[in-house]
Amino acid sequence: MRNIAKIAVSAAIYPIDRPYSYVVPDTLTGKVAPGMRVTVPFGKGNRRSEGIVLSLEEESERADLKSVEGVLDPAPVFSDGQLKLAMWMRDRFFCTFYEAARAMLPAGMWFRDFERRVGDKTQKFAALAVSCEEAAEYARQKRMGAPRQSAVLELLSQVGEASQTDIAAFTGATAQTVNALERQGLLTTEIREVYRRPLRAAGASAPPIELTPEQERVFEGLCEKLRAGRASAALLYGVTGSGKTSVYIRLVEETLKAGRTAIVMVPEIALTPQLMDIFSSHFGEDIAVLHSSLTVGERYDEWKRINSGLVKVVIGTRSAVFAPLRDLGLIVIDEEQEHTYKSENSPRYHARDVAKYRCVHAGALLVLGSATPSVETMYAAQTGKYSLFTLSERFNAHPLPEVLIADMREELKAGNGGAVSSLLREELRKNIDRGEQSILFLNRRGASNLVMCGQCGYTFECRNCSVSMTYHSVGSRLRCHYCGWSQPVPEECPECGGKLKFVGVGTQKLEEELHELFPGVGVIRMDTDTVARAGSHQKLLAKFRDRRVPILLGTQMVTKGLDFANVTLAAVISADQSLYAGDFRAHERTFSLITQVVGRSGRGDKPGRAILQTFTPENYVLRLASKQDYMSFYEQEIDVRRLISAPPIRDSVTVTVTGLDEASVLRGCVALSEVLKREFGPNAAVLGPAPAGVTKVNNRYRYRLTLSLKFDRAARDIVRRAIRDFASRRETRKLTVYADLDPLD
DNA sequence: AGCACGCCGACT
DNA sequence: GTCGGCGTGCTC
Repeated sequence: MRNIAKIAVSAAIYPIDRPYSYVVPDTLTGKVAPGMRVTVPFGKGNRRSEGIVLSLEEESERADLKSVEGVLDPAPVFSDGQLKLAMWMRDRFFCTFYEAARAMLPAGMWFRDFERRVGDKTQKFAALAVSCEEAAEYARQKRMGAPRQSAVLELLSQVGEASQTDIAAFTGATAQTVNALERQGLLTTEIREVYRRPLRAAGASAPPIELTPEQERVFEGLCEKLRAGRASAALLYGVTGSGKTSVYIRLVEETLKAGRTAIVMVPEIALTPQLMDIFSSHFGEDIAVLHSSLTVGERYDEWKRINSGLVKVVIGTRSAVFAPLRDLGLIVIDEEQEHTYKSENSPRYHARDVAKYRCVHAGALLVLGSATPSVETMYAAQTGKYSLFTLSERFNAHPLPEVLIADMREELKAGNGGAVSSLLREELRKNIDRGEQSILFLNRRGASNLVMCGQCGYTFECRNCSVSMTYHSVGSRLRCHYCGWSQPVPEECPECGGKLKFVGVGTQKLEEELHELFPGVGVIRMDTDTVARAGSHQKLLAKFRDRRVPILLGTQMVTKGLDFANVTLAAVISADQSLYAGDFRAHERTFSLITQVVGRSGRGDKPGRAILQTFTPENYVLRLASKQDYMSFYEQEIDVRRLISAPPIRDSVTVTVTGLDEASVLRGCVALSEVLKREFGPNAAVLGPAPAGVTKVNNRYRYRLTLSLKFDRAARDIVRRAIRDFASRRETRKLTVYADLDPLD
């Protein structure tokens, strides 16, 4: 009699997460199997909680077991492999089993079953007007008094936005509930056109891919790994325009020929529509897409198509790494250095790690592609852990744009305090006169500011951590976000006595400056504000292309995938802002960013040029980026990592403590750091407490410790134990704590 | 987290 | 006398 079920319970928070045993009652015998979701009573009040059956067993040591209440699935929704993966994620990413499992299924699976109506041509969409965290908070508050509103908020906090139809289908809430939430200012609605299948039907099948000799050589090398049928990983390092996509497509074709399946991952699908088109024209109905701008229903449908075995190729963003494909033979991660592959809330996984795990267990090939690989990936390639394949020839043999550096110190000396240097002004003027177009990139990211000498370009570096210090207006101090060391902002530059400058211009201010410099010249601004107003960034881009508007200025969104033949000038308005962002990954992020911006220019027949504006032109990152010399950059950067024991030399784990009262958060953090220091001894460096990037969120203060260590089983257990003890001790129980392996910020 | 048990102050 | 405050401990 196998009538004991080991179950992962949703109500079990991290400190008490473990498999719980329940009796399977006679009425449910044969209806319960591992991988199914069930309901169980949990806790003193026996409140109903959802659970996932991990295994069935003969007996239990305990006599006082409760019983499984109900079964939610007619068949398992998790395979054996997926349950094991969730277990592995739980250990590695400090989340509960349930959180890990939940990340693997489309959001729609977690709401009540439904009959889907055929979608209307237009639909009402509701989107959150508050942050996901706030929405989740309101959902908790309303659980008793207004369960419908609570369910809607919970759904939206997971998916961001959903159509009225989907909301009704998944939560049972009607338009009145949505209207009520809108009146409370918690969400906004709009009427929009919808399409039912996320991918347009493929036209005539695409012509076969022709590879250049260099691409052919790389393809053959990767193919050999693929055919071996053993787990392996490779870095495909290819300069912008070297045709990595062609190699991916050929690899996927080979994988399908061998009767296996493939996942192709991209950082952000909305920004890479061309890639989607290419893949759908090659693989037609065999393909499914998974990404965040699908509706809940679409995502659920695509997931079902994959799970039923109809689909052989999945293309998508971070969560696509969980696609339930069988006989997996290949995972491609394009632009592998992008931060979107790391989840910022629990489970805090990196898609690259999960992909590695899946490839190892499926005997599949992992291909990481990039023009500017992350330092850890290149390190793995250099040390022989990954095999390295290089594409160094540009496909259409166009030379890379010439990169010019504008020294903003000189501008300041010459009396130009604006955001546009005289060099950029001249080049923009030339482009406007010739009818060619320009793209300007401005990184507005970061509430914290950068303080820098306007005369010599001096920046403040932490004396302990060799990262830039960031300015905090509270008390007017500079602070290190790793070790917490802080100092007041001096009156003048400690190097040359010059006047200090607070660097930071927004897109809006730059737009005004451009209008003043070039009256009557069209400028399109593309940031979250204007994209929201226009409905989509594709509309703004279409306007830029079709009407030949001279200047496009924007944030991150203008850096990726844009391919306009008439653009011959690209500029980074403030290269310093990301360069001195105050974390050890700032250099590689900046290098990659510059490479992408430079790559927007000169894609047609006319030669392109690019301009970097900076107060520190002698900085090695900028110098090497302007020469597009990635390998030299990598060599320098790995030395820095060695010096400060940062990844990939050592692993890094942050432990963050949050709470309503700043003093007790800080006190708790200090106590935790003492425990960790004692437990680790010489095996880890424990830095902090330091304020987290954004110190206060939702009235909660956040401080964090940064550990530099080797992340093995012992280290993991120490951290887990420390968190559990912390959560159960009475003086710290009002605080919350979580850990993050290799965080990206 | 969320619920019950438990031991001290102001009410029908 | 009891209702209920929130400190403490546990969750199959």
